[in-house]
Formats: sequence, structure tokens, C-alpha cells
Amino acid sequence: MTLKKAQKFSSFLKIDQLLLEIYEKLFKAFGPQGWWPAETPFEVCIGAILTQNTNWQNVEKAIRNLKQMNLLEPVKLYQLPLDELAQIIRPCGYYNIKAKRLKNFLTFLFKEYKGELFKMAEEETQVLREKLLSVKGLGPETVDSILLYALERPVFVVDAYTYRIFFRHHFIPEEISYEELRSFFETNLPPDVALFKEYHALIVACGKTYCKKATPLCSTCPLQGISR
DNA sequence: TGCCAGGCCGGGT
DNA sequence: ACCCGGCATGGC
Repeated sequence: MTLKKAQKFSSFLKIDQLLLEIYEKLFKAFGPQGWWPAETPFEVCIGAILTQNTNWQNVEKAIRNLKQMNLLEPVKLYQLPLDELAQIIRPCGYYNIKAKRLKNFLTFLFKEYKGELFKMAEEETQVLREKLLSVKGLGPETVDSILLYALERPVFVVDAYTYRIFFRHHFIPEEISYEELRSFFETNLPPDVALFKEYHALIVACGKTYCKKATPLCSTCPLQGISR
């Protein structure tokens, strides 16, 4: 969010307090989410790509397939032919394009860091963010999910639910951009990795339950009643 | 049953 | 700088 817009909001509300109040309400309503649901940082990266515009249940099937075939490690995925990979991840939808995107990420990981996530993790956050964004198929949400949940960086993840929930409750203007919304959270919350992880997960939990696309604003939503 | 899901790209204005 | 069609399976 630009300084001008931030000041416009700040003039009549304390955003930091509002954001913490929202977090508390969500936490009380949904409890700890324990995201990301993965066993390793590498699995987080793969899941982040597979879940693009896709129900997590379907992603689980694709990841289960990879695990059953013992393919969920960088070298094996890097060497696996594209069409075979596509068939294995088929249940998560968009399988042809996602197979390419996984390959793009794996190629990046091997060319830049010899296939080692811990070497990628030596990069400074903003530098790495730009590099990951330059990989075809990795957009801001995917990259930020990797940075936060795989690499433990204090980057706030924005998604469709974040927009919808915060707009419907009049916390943000409708036309806000991804970067503005990310900045909105990052500048008004303490840069705490555990908080960021839990906050985004709680937003998704709330969205799945109360804020689906065609569902009108629900009176039982735990955020009802919070106002600026 | 039709609508939606934890986006992103490429081509067109 | 936006806007939109395409990508695709599975659950409710």
C-alpha cells in the first residue's frame, strides 16, 4: 500500500490493533492450523505449485502419488520425464502446465543451487524473492508461500481469500494490488514467522467455511462485528 | 448439477 | 497498466 493510502486508513483506525484483533477472533474460532501440511521444506515447495487455484484435497492425491513412487526429492523429480510427471500429478488438475512449472522450479534449483534447498536458503529474502518470481509459473503467492513456509522468512502470503474476506468486511478497498495488500500486513504486524504462518492459514480456514465466492457475508462469521 | 478450488501466463486492449 | 481466456480434476 502506498504511504498515501496507508495514511488515509491510519487516519481513522489503528491498523495494527485491528489486524491483531482479527487474528485473535480467527484463532479462537478455528484454533491452531499448524501450516504448512508437509513433512519437508521441499514438499512445501512442490505443494505450493500444485495448489495453484486448486483444492488442497486434490493436491494431496498428487503428493501421495509422488510419495508412493518415492519421487518426492529434487534429483528424482529433476530427472523424471515431463509427461510421466504430468500423469503422476494428474489428480490436482492443470497437470500439464503444473508439470512444466515444477520442472521450471527444479531447473532453477539445480542451475542456481545444485539442487540443494539449504543453498537456496542462504540467499537474502528480497533477492531470492525476485529470483523465484522470475521462474516461469511461480507467481507472488506461490513464491511467498515458499519463502514463509519452506524457508521461514517473515513474508505475508496473500491469496484470493485474503482479498475476499478483507474486502467484504470493509477492511481494505476492492482495487488493492497484491503488493499493496502484502505490505498492508507486513508493515502493520510484527515480522514474526510463526504469526504470519498461522495468520494466513486462519484466513484460508475462515474463507473455506464462511467466505466462498458465491456465499453472501455470513452472520456467523467470526469476523462479524469487527469494525474500523 | 453446476460451481468452485490456497494462481499464473500470454495475448489483446 | 489492466483484462480475459485457458488450463483440468474432484468434491459438494
